[in-house]
This record gives sequence, C-alpha cells and structure tokens, in this order.
Amino acid sequence: MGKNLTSRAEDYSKWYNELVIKADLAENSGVRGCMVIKPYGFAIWEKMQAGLDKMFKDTGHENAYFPIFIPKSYLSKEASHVEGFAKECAVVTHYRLKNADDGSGIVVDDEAKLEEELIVRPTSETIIWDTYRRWIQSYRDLPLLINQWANVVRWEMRTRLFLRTAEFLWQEGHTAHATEEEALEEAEKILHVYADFAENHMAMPVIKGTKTESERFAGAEETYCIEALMQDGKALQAGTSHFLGQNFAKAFDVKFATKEGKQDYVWATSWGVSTRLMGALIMTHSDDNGLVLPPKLAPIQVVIVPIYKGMEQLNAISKKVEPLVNELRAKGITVKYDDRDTHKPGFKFNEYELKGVPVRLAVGQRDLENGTFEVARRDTLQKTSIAAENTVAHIEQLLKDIQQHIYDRALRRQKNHISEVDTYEEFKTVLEEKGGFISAHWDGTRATEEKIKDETKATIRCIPLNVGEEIGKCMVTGQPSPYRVLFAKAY
RNA sequence: CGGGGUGUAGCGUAGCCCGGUUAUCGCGCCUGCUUUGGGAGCAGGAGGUCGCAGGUUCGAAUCCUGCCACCCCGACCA
Repeated sequence: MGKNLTSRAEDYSKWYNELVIKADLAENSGVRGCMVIKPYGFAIWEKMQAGLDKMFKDTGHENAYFPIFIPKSYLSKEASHVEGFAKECAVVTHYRLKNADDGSGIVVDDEAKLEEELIVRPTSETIIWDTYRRWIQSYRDLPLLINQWANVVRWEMRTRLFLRTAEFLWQEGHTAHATEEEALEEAEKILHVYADFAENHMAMPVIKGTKTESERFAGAEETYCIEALMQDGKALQAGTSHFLGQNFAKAFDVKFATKEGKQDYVWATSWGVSTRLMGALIMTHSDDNGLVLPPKLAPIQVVIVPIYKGMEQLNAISKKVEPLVNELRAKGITVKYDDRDTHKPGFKFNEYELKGVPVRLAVGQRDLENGTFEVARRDTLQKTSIAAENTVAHIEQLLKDIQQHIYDRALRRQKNHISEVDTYEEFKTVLEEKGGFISAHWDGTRATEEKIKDETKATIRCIPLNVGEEIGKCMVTGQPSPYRVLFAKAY
C-alpha cells in the first residue's frame, strides 16, 4: 500500500472494510446501511470532536441542540433544498404500535397516524432557521454563531463504513449575519478551520476550493470544500462550508432591524464535517499492517509491552515501567501498559500495529540489564534501543516527528498526484493510469462538466482557492477558460 | 432503485449442481502442561434456529417461492 497508488485499486474497498473491522473501529450493524462504531473507533471520533469543538469555540461559536424530527412542511420551504434531500429522507408516519388482531405480532397502529409526517433530519437547516426566526429581531442579536453535534440520516442507496452510512455523526454549524460580507467571511473562516484540523490534527493535506454550481449544496450560493487524496488515487470530500445567501432567511422569514431601522433578511452560512473524516483518516495513512494514526488523534499514543518469563521478571519490569508511565501521563501523553499474561509479546506487537498506536515500547530482561527500552514507531516500523533515562524526552519528540512525518508523506503523495494536462486524451490517460487530481482547463459550463463525468467518471472536485489566473482553452470544447480546475474520481 | 454475487459456530470456509448416518476443515474460545525479544506447541473439550418464512418430499444446508441482510458495479451522496 502506498508504493503504487493504483496497484490495489481493485481490491481497495475490501482492504478498507477489512481494516476497519479488524482494527476494531466499526462493523455493519445489520440495520440497513447503519454501522456500529466500536469503542476504539469511537475514541478516535471523540478526539476529533474535542479538537474541532475547541477550534469552533476559539472562533466564537457555541453549541446547541435541535430536534431530530423535522415537520415535513419545513423541509419544503426552500425549493432547491427540498429538491436536494427529498429523495433520501426517512419519514415517521405513525407514533404507536399495537398487537396484531390475528396474534401474529406487533403491527403499526393505523389509528396512530401523524397528521403531518416527521422527517428524520438529513441536515438541520430548516428546523434551525425556523427557530432562528424567533431568536433574531435586531442587528444586536447578530451574528448568531451556533454549532450542533448530532446524528443525521440520509437514506443512501449504497453505503460504505464511515464514508457513507445511512445514519452518521457530524457537527453542523449554522450562523446568521447582518451582512453578506460577514457571512462570506464566516464561511471562509470555517473552511480554514477545517483545513487546519485536517492538516494539523489528522496529518491529512487537503486542497481548499469552491464547488461548481452542479456540485453545490442544495440551497447554497457558494460551497467551499476541502478535498483530500486517498491512497488509491481517489478524492474524498472531507468537509464543506456553505454561504447560503439570504435563501433560508427568506424561506423562513428571518428578518432583523438594521442600525438604520430598516428590516432586512439575515445572511447565512452552514458547515459540517462528519464521521467520514474517520474514513479519510484510515485511507490516508494506513498500510497493510493496519492503521497508522496521527499521534494527536490516537486513543493510545504509547503502548508499553513487557517481555518476561515468570512473575518475578514481570514484577521487576513493572517496577521499572511504573514511574515512566506516570511521567508520560503527567506530560499529557496517553499510555497503555499492557501486562496481560494471556497474550505473548509478538501477538501484542501485531495487535497494536493493527490499531495504529504510534509508539511502542518493549521492555525485557535484556533492557533491565542494559538500562534501555526498545522503541518502535508505527509509521516507519523502525525499532531502536534508547537509554531509559532519555525515554520521556525521546517519546515527546518522537510523537511530534511521527505527526509531521505522516503529514509530509501524505503531502508528497498528494503533490505527486496533481497532474496538469491540456488535452482530453491526456486527461483520460492520466486518470486511468495514475489517478489522483488532474488540473485542467474547463469552459465553465454544466454541459461539459456532465460530459466529462459521463465519459470518465471524473468530477470537478473544486476550483482551488489559490488558483492562478491562466488563460487557456477548455480541454474538451476548446472554449476559453480563465483558470484550471481540479478533476478526480471521487468517493 | 437496476445488474452481479454471497449468506453454514465469534471469524474464514467445505458440502448445494446430483436431497439420505452424528454438517467439514482452519483460526479463535475453554481446560491442563510446556512456553514468552514478532501473531506459541502438544493433548483434551465446548460451541450450530445451515439468513428468515413458506412450500415440495418418507426425509431439505441441498430443490421451489417469497422476504431480509451484506459485498461489488451503476445511479445518488458528507
């Protein structure tokens, strides 16, 4: 894995699913398209939550919680929004069950039919904006900067663990502003928060950009996104931030009194990242030995494995290890001392590699005699012996190094997989043989975008934010194009 | 939702075409002893609504019908 991005593309899906299950992250629940996130997987999600939550709060946002049920009528208030989500909604129609008359079991009680059906939220814009109408009267109530951690349901036809499940966990931010500029600024600010998190916590380089009209969020005027490259050469949308204009304010009649005493509609943004980030994390760093987790998100950062014969040796090792564990924990490092005598060291080595624990220490009789620890790093699988007294400093540095190294490695991979092409023929060849992002000229029309998608399955992932102006010709139609856009096959 | 595939112990599977003793094997699990610096060895043992529901039959894991779930491809998507 990783040497040649496309070599395993065919069985990449299976590899990914197997890895998710074997590393004890999640499994299929047996409930259509839903997954069970197991404790180890959830611990990673909790770390992600904590990191993001802090960043949101540092940028002035507060958390709140809104209902999971949305009256059907709410959803239809914003025309393009309902069009985008109507096809994938779970609907609650009844509120009661009863025993079947023929004794065959429990059935839906037809007499308990809801007057208005409730939609299980696929996203919360509508119910939140219905609430915001009551919260916002004056420019003094603005900006309103709220985030919610929640589950949502989208009845997707095809699901994949973490990448696209029927129910998923996410955060969704919903903000209201007095001016267009401020809302746009907010949408961009969050995009940078997401990119910061992806790169500095997940060690996953991303490309920031905007979506084309056809890829835009239902109801948005501009969709910003971060796009990441997976090891098989496919792109993954890792997060989005939308400038919603006044669309939702108008649909839900959210007006405010301006400083000048006039009534105006507020300007909105919404933004979200989901448990899909877990999928991104797995597919960005992992290798055939299992997960590779960035130290900042690893539930266990350091595992210590004793190697011993008999209780006497174990006790001697434990005595040596105990102060080290305490010292590491005092530094805020998560340590697990695995002194189970039910498994052999070799088994444990493999187990923690599979789980992606960044640093492993091994201590045996030999180390006690030499005053050393054996240190193994997960990202390179290298093992070295270090003097016991330097261990804490060494590990502190090593965790930083690993975080940086896997980022650099992923960044190198990303850079090597952004290909500039000028002809459609070349485009197809690169897409087929190399994969990754392809930077090319496009005439800006929906029709051409559609044609390329139909013929090659590649979509425009984004128009990069830092795109340089470069007058060129559309690789398909030859029409003028002001800059290059990024194409890729995507998950 | 369309096409293809799969469903047998916790996991991976043989058996199914061509119905017939007590459903195969490996991993894992339990017990004991020996082991412990890269997934231990030997011996013994436990564990099964053969996805679910009907049907055909003296007899169904096997044949038929319906349903469900999962995987892959497509359409859709964070």
